[in-house]
Amino acid sequence: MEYNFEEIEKKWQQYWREHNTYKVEINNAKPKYYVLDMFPYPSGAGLHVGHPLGYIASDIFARYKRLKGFNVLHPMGYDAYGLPAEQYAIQTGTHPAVTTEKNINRYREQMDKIGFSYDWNREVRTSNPEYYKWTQWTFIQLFKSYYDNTLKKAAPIDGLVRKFEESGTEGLDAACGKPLTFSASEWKAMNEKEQQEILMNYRLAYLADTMVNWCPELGTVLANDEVQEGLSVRGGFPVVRKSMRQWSLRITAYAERLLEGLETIEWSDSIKDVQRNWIGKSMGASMFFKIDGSDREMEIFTTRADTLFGVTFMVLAPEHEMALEIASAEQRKAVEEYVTWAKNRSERERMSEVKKVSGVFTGAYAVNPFNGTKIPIWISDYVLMGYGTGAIMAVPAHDSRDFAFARHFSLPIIQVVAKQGEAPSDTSSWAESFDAKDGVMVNSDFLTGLSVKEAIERMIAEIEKRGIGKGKTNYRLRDAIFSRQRYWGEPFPIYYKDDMPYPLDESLLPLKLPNIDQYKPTETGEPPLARAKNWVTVDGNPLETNTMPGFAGSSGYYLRYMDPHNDNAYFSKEANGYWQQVDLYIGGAEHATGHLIYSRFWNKFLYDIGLACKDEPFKKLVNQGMIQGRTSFVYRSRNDKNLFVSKNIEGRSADTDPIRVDINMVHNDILDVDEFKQWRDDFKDARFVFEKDKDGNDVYVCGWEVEKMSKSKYNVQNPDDLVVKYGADTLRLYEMFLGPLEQSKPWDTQGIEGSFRFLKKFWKMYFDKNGDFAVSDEKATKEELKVLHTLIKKEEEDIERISFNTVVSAFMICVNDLTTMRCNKREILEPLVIMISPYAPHIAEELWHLFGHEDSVVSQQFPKFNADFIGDSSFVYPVSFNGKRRFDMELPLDMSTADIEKAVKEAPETKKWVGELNIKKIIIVPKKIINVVVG
RNA sequence: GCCGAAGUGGCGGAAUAGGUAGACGCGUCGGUCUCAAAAACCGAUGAGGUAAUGCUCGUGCCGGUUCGAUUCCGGCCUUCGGUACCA
Repeated sequence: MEYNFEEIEKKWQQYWREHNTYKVEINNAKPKYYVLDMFPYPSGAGLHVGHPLGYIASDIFARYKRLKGFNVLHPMGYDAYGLPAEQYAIQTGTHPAVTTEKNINRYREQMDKIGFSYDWNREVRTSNPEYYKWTQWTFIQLFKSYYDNTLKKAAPIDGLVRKFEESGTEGLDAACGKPLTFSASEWKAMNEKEQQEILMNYRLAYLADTMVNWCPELGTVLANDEVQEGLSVRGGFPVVRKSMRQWSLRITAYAERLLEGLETIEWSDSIKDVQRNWIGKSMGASMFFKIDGSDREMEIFTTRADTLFGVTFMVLAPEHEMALEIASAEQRKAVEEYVTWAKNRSERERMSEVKKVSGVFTGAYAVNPFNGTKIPIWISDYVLMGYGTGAIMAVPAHDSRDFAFARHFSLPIIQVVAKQGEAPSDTSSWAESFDAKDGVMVNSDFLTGLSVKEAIERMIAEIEKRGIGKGKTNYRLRDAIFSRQRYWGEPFPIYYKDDMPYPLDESLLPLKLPNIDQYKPTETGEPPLARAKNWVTVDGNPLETNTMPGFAGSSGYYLRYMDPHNDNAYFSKEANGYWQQVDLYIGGAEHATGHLIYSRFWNKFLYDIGLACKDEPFKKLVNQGMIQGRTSFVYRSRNDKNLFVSKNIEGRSADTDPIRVDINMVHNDILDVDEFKQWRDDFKDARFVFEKDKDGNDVYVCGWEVEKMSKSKYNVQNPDDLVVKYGADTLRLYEMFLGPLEQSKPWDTQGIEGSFRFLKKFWKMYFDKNGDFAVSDEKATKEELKVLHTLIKKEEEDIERISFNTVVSAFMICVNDLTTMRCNKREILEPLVIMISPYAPHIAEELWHLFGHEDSVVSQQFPKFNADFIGDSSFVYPVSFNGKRRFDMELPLDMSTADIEKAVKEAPETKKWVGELNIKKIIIVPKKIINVVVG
């Protein structure tokens, strides 16, 4: 019987569907394992071969864990809210739900063909009301909570209200927008609106005027991780900074815990580093400088308190509230002009001109509290309002940005740190500042002679002693802006009364997304939801017209899978107690500063309010690499637009330009010239300069390059085509065989033949010459058992460390060996079916049933490894002399070191090679090598 | 600039704890079968040298540790990814 993958795969996919083979329930008798893929946004383009890579890996792992006796939760769903469907809606009027539904169906169809073992009963879609009910519910909980820095966790805002009533802000340490101080009686004297405004300063979901990334083209604000190099990640449109009243999540309250949590999870060092940098913890001091001739003070933040005697000027950010206030009369106009100019620059302009120094003197001076020096205060946009206090003390000798500024405006530069063992030098001859934190203090009064590290500590202590500041930790992490001026997202469960936001009663959830007739913002610039009719509560209070961002729905979806149909709770205590957290999470590294941080925050909050039983959502994370395209090129003559020169023609590169061609017209780097001529109109008169292949035929050879897989580069490989041609099992095997999961690698369709051949060979082992299923019940030989158990060991070890490519190799070796031995014994071939089932589930299921079994291979046990079968009684050691000359020596494995030494000394080869030289020592590495050192 | 990852045949890659570098696959070359082709199977395949070999060189470059280094250490180079006036 031929290996008819088409028939086999159809048959078993249907069987699995009909038998609900992958449905999973809580089973306290079994240990659980939770394997999760990052759910996809269903785009219109469908899947290319890069997308299923991670899904195949997680599927293999899930299937393997099932065979190992685990109760495996392996769900899938869709991140269904997103910009492309909305933009399509604006252009065509098609409701985003319709587009999304269509795309989801296409995704599902493609995924089903690959034979995944998802429990589709647990599917979630972020745009379903049954799902987003809980997104909205979580938002309300965030709104009703604040972060208690003393307890280091979230707490109910009601408790804060009681605290204010009793003692005001006295002794309060809570995360907030800006520090406030008031007494209990002051609190009680406030009206409702004033109190609400105060509380807003503490809520974990809060409304505030914030500088946001505004994208005029998209008509919406964007979070920091949705902006790259001043352009929107989606669409690539310019982004400007703008102050707007927006919802934010106080993720900064969790900065320290997000940092600490990284120590407890099994993620790669590189992704942990990305998150550490994004959180950007820096320890230093905040301190106040008096302003000369005024009773005002300016607060600055510095990590280099040690350099205080090297301060020669101060800088305020242009947006700093003091910027205009302190300007002297004669400088006032210049300051105003500068501030206006700085405000109107787009984010991109600002970035592209990073190296250009600009700024203006305010005319005011600050006083150095340690030596009384008057220090000019400047304004410059190299100081950012969003970090620290928006004001700095500038030490040009030891900070490269301050240095550039000082040089540009001819400000003095004072050295206060010198390299170990070097005398201070004349700063006017310096080409750059000395930023390093290793050195000795000079010119610094009581700090002189100390190391930088010591000086920082000493200075902070001194600052605190004098009451002019204190040690402080700053984080680069910003609060997450949570509103979007879009239609296709979760509505906020918020209404307004007296202009203040209030949460809807939880019984009113979900607050469903209303239908509207147009999807673009209103003429007055309000969000699309402002077009909705009756977008008010029953009392007529207006509802929030913003919607939530993409990351809202994806921040807690992994929890919902545990109990997806629960209408009374996000998930039950029982379900969460059983499934706990994701054991293995597979997905792209591009979410490092977005989804993977928001989810951790979301989860920590749910943990704080007693809902989630684990503090971290994803125990182990694996980032699959990108599959890049292998683009093919033809070379067009510059002089003759219709002439194409084959790659290896001499002198070709001098006067041709490479042009991308569709990889489907290129086989083995040989161009199908007829297809090429028909491909595009401007190529229909193409002529070619061919080269000769080995048989002397004229061929056109294409060049190639590795690039990102994309439609516009004509290098997209569609998985469906491969499934049709080779079957899903071959595709699965080949995607894994391509290389290490975490590594980016180019797609090469040619190599898939190897995996296909392997499966055909594998299949053949089970059939005789006549094509009948034929396995013998004869006892397996020692050799055959050795081959089998070597594979069991390899597969177990390598799967656990997510090294699937080497397992596939091991399968190939195993099948080659068994084929050579003409092994057709049940004792070997039956376990093999179980072992290959995670990788090639269809063929495994077919063979399993041919063995006469009624049940699915899915419910089997992974074969037990037995070391006795591979443990030889002897081992062949290479014996080398000074690492050079060598001979092989077969010795029993249980031989003692002393006996091995003796045997080596007495070997005739040793006598021959060593001659009259002395043996200095003999190094024995068990099962590896014996090294004889002579001299 | 800073942080991270990686550099091994014609190509993808292997070497899991410092121990015979190049497993496995693709491609290429040669062969078997066939009227022929496909499929399948067998053999060769890092470079150089040799009648032949357990010979010489060889894991980005330079140096170090070691009997022995793709692996560890120091210094460079290149590529990719992240991030960027973060004080």
